[in-house]
Amino acid sequence: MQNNLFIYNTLSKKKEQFKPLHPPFVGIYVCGPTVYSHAHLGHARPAITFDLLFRYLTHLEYRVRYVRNITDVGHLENETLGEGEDRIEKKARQEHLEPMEVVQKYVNTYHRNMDQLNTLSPSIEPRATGHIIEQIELIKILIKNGYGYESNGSVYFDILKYNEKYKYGKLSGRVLEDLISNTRDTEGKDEKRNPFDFALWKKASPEHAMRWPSPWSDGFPGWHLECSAMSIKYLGEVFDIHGGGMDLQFPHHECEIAQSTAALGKESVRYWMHNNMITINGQKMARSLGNFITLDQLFTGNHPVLEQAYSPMTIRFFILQAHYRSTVDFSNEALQAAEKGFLKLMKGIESLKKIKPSDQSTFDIKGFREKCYAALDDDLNSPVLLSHLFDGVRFINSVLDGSEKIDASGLDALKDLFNTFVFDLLGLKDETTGAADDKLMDELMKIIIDLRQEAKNLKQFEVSDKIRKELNNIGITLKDTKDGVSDWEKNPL
RNA sequence: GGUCGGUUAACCGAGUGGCUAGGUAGCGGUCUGCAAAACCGUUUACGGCGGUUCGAAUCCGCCACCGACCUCCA
Repeated sequence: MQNNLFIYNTLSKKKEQFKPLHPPFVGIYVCGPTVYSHAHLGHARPAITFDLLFRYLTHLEYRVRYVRNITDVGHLENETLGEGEDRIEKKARQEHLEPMEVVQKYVNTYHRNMDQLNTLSPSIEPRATGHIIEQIELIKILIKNGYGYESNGSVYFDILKYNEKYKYGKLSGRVLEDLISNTRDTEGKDEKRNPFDFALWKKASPEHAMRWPSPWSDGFPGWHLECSAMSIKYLGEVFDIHGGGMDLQFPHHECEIAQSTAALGKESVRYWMHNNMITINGQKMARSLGNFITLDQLFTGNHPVLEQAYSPMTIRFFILQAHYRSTVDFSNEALQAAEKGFLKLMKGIESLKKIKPSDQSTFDIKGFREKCYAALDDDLNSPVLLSHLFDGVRFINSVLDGSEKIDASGLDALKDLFNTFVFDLLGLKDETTGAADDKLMDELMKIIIDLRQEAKNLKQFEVSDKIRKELNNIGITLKDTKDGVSDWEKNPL
């Protein structure tokens, strides 16, 4: 169980070699969605980033437990101020649904979209509402340790107390004194001792539907608490990797660190990984800017900023073509380029089947393998991996052109490498409908191609060109080859 | 205002102190009856100004701009 994987740890701001705490086991916790509306483009990024990590660690023969939560309670509209309505409760009220109906509806679409993007299911997908007891127990510990205090039926985390012994803000580079001095309104307008204290438990107002009994009040848990409680439950007090979007660094992950550290007396997470954000035409994606795109809209093209539909694999390829710690900008131009590049990659792999091995090889298969692994080992550098794979595609095409050669064992190895890296690790898949598997279609095309060949032999090019043009109109491309035998393929949608 | 990250050729997007990233688009060529595909070649790349260095797009400083989160204001 050896690895050469380096990952960028947000905590140290450096690439560090990944050494699991208890090999061969690896524990990963990733912040999942709050299920109060459709999954959007922003959800695709962490899902694909950590899917790649999950696939790679599994490929390295680790036994990976990948936990990704579903937030179905406690995420308020204005989390920092601890004000505003619970997002799910609000949606339920607007749509006249039970909160759990809202949750079910959007969990379902989230799962469907994640399947479309070909992300593997996490090992465990725990929900906050399923772990109320664990959260209450964690609050009790925090109160006992002196870091939680009750106020009018709610319980808050005492940031100042925590900061005396530990350092609040180390993940996001914030200094508590600065945060406080930047806040002018510290008057006792609410139940907190300090405006940066965050809720562990909120007392529910009489009309609030989502409520559970607790020693302090009928209420509901604070947003940050679920991740601490569930990661401890399923991955242990100390675990390997915690992932999520960069936007969650502050305050969410900072609060998680504070809770877990205060409860356990030690650091819980060894490697923090954060994926960067997505922009659309250079702007951040926001409902107010009118460029908020759900995954369903993207896959159907049903949105004003979209010139066409983009397939799930086009999106996956596009996201993988950028490094996960860079922002990635969505535009029609960029997506169309990605679509073509992705098809080129798929066609190249398909072409592998046509290669006839020679008795010699002009390809350095060992060097190729090493470069591919080195790319992933370098903080999951998928764009560099893809650039190597495209070099491989050019080689494949050159073999078919006769300018390069590969022997039988090299060919097997090359096929194996493409399978491993493209399908198993990058998680891409061929989306073209299986034209070659359709017997009847094959027979029909053979007849048409034969007839066209006869026309060509008689130099009746108007006829042969017409056949080719008409076929192209219904989505079939004919390709004439040197030896006179025409090939055909279905056009991608 | 605070913290962090970024500014690379037509577009997207990697990267290293000196060696062609890659994809898409354009241009020229090979092949072809013509196409398509493929292959080969190609287009003022590294925000600005200083500094370190034999040598910097890559390190340091300053400036400009962009983004994220937070704050403020609405």
